[in-house]
Amino acid sequence: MADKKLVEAITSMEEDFAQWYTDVVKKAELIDYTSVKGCMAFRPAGYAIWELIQQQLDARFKETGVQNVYLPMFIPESLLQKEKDHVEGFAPEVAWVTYGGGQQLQERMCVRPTSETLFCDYYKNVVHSYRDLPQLCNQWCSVVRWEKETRPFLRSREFLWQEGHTAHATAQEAEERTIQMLNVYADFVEQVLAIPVIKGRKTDKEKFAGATATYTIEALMHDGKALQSGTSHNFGDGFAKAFGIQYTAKDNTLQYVHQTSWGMTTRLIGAIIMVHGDNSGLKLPPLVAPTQVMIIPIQQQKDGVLEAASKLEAEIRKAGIRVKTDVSDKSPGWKFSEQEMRGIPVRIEIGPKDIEAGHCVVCRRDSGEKLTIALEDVASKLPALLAQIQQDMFETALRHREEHTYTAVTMEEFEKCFTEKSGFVKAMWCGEQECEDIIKEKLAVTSRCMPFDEEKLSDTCVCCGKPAKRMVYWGKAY
RNA sequence: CGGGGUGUGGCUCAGCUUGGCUAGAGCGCCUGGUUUGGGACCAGGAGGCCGCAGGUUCGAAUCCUGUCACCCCGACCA
Repeated sequence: MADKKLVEAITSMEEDFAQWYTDVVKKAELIDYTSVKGCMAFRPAGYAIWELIQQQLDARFKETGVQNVYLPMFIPESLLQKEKDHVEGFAPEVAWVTYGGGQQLQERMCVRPTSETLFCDYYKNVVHSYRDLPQLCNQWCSVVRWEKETRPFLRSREFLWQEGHTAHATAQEAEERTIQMLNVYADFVEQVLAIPVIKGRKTDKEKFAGATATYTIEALMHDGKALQSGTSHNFGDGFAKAFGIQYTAKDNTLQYVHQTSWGMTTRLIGAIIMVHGDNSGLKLPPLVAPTQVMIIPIQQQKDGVLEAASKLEAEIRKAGIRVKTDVSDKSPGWKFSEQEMRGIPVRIEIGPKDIEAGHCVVCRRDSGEKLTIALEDVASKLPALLAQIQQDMFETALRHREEHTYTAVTMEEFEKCFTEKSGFVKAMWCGEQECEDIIKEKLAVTSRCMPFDEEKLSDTCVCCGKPAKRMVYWGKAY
């Protein structure tokens, strides 16, 4: 009976993964559609996750010396056009503002799709001496890219993100910062979001418009598709030359700065859904769960039940845990399903029988495991339990990725991997874009990255058979 | 932008093929009561000019034309 209702509420992921995803997003009340095509309303439950991501990521940035700033949301066309590769990459998907105050503008402006050009414009003005370097800035904002097809969190026309932009005296420093931030991202995604990632470098075909090198963290979703979860770019001195960002070095020579940028977006919320979620709904890692523990009173109209729940809630809150009690007049069964749908990591059931026995029932969202714990021990035991859930969720996701990562030496094996299974496929590559094109054409598969942890699987390219240069993770991407 | 699909109370849909009285159902919502350890039950109630604009007709949710929006699958992207 209960199962039947659940199936009606959320399409099972085996039946239709895309529909399952949409159902979870809606049923967990993370977002709502709006009258603006491709732009979504973040509901409280969804925005609260983003706030937790922001807080914890921001703290990590600051530990590395980064400061927050805010730059305009409009970019004059002339500014956008200064760096050739960059404008070619973004021009097709920008939105233009041509009117202001009822008059046509002298020069049209785009709504920022990313802010490299504005940061360059800014650094040009504030960097004069080697003493002004490095510049380590980040901004939290939204950007607009006029996507043709949109999906909640994964691809929307306006999305929230952070973009870090740094300027350095030397190429080496810039490269070090690029890698440093990639490591910050990888650590954050694994530790806080409990999502294992592959760190590596993008091929030239896949790198960012205007970058000399793009590094990425790639995660595997439950349906076997890959999701680029964060990128860090080294720009070398290309933008500096296009924008004239120069400083006087110690030896009194004029030098160009070397720049980086790095970003992560609300797409991460999509990753959380698709990595951890199940057919009962969302499953939030405790560190990004706006509510970590939901207390559900049973027979709450009976004397003493709400009082006991309230006392327990106070004790748990004192232990530094985000806790709520569901005192609505829904039935307990309803509340259980609701808590599961919303991904709350721990549920506590407390009713007359428990109170009499001096304990309560603690249920884990990740495993479904039920524990009976003495009331006076709950608050002190929960932090460790939440940490265990966080750890176990990471392990489960890691196991899933390992079980869906394959190795191919020949093209036949490679094709078989993508036609019969889904996941990451490790294979050798000659380094030529032609082979990437052929593979994409044939299988709709792209190179995800050249991992830092490289293995030598064979001597020849999986596609053309010529001598191989790199090992590449391949996959179907979101 | 190519292919496919859908627009009818808040949600999911039926009705359309073969035009005809006052447009239906389930869920949700509101009120009262009984309930409460895995989506409770009874009774009553509110809520829709059928996406929009034309056309055909005595008469259109239903037929025709146009248009808009959304969803799914591709190409592009975080």
